[in-house]
Amino acid sequence: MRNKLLPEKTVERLSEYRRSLLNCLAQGRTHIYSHDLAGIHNITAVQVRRDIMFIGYTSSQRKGYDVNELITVIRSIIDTDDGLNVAVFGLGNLGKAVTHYFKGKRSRLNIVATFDIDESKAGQEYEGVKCYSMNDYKELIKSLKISIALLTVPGAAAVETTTKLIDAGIEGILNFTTVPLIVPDHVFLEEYDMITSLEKIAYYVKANKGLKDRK
Amino acid sequence: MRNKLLPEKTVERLSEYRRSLLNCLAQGRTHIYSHDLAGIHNITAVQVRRDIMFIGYTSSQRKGYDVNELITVIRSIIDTDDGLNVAVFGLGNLGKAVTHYFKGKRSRLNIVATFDIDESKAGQEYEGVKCYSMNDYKELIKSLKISIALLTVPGAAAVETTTKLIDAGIEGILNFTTVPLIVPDHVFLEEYDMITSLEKIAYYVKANKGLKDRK
DNA sequence: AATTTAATGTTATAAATATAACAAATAATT
DNA sequence: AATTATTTGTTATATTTATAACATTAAATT
Repeated sequence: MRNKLLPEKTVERLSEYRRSLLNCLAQGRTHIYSHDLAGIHNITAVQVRRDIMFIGYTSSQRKGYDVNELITVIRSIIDTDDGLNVAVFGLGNLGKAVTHYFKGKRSRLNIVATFDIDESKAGQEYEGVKCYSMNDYKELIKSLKISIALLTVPGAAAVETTTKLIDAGIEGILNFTTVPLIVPDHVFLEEYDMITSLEKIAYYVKANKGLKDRK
Repeated sequence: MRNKLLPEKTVERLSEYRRSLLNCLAQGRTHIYSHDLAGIHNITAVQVRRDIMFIGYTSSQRKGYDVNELITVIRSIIDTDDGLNVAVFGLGNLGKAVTHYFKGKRSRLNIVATFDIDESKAGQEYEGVKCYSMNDYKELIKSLKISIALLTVPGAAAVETTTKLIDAGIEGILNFTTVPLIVPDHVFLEEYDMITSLEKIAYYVKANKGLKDRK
């Protein structure tokens, strides 16, 4: 088949569009213009149209996009038929927040387990998700078909945990730790680094303070 | 003065480099090569050198970069002399996790307050940071000189809260909600969207499953 | 039915970012 | 001291991403 991959930024925006579209749907809206979608996301209408061009969807021109149809197309791009299974590694403060956060959202991404080295947490449930001992990671990743890991362990454990996960066949990692990770090519790694995000804001806020210029 | 702003991606990496450099320092390392730093961050040595070129630092060539000096230069770029004050808006699960997370790190970014609409939380402390009623946001943002907001309120309150914050003079917002925000030009907004990050991973994991290609 | 209008779809261009190529510099070696 | 090896600093090129320009389409209007 050799489907050409979409640009990374387009994939990100599609995920964002879908959420807005679901909102529109909930409000009973059946059609939406590119400039409306653009307004919601603070980008240009051209950007929206270009993204939608990439996924090959065409509207019944002039009435805007059919909300329902567009959602369906985006779903076919991002989601798998049976969903992907996700697990949280490290059920500390952050791990709990992340678990809580996800349980609230409807999504094709199912949190099926949490893991912690603290044996006393094993067997307990949090937000309706069972917590397992980190010792059993290997069998459970296989048997529960976990393909994506949310890494919320303490920084000191990040590298070691990652090695284990990759060894067990994990295919994607969302790294919440501030430790830079090295992963093989077939594993998709996404950094989710609060400190960097904040320091970036700090840089531009500082710049703004100094010279009263625009970003 | 009209200092040219650095590329956004460079600012991000500088923040990351600094953390690695602080680690090196802690290990007693005095110099580091571009390719070492690159290895740690899984990027190319050229990228590192180019970033460092942007900030105008030059090493005593051939010995690599002086760790201490480089840290100092990065600090002068990102940090302000007296630091920037940060506050968490919405002390729910996520707000607590974020607060906890930051208190652990040494940084020029000081969490000086948390806010919540729940009056019963007001007056309490969490992680040594005082929680205030959201009613008092206006005076406190001024008196505590809060310039950056970490937005961890529920999605439904995101837009309204943002309006208030901007009105009160906030200069930077790190948006943890999944609600897209519109802010004026002089406010620096950074999206921190877990759902999008995860769905992006899902897309590439799915693509990898289908055709056994490389990303 | 012809015209106007306001939207999309697409090709062309610009800007931002990353990579490559290579000269300059300096420590180590002969 | 000359040579070699290795690393930086910088200019040139490629890739990715965003924007602009404009032809095309279909609803609305005359």
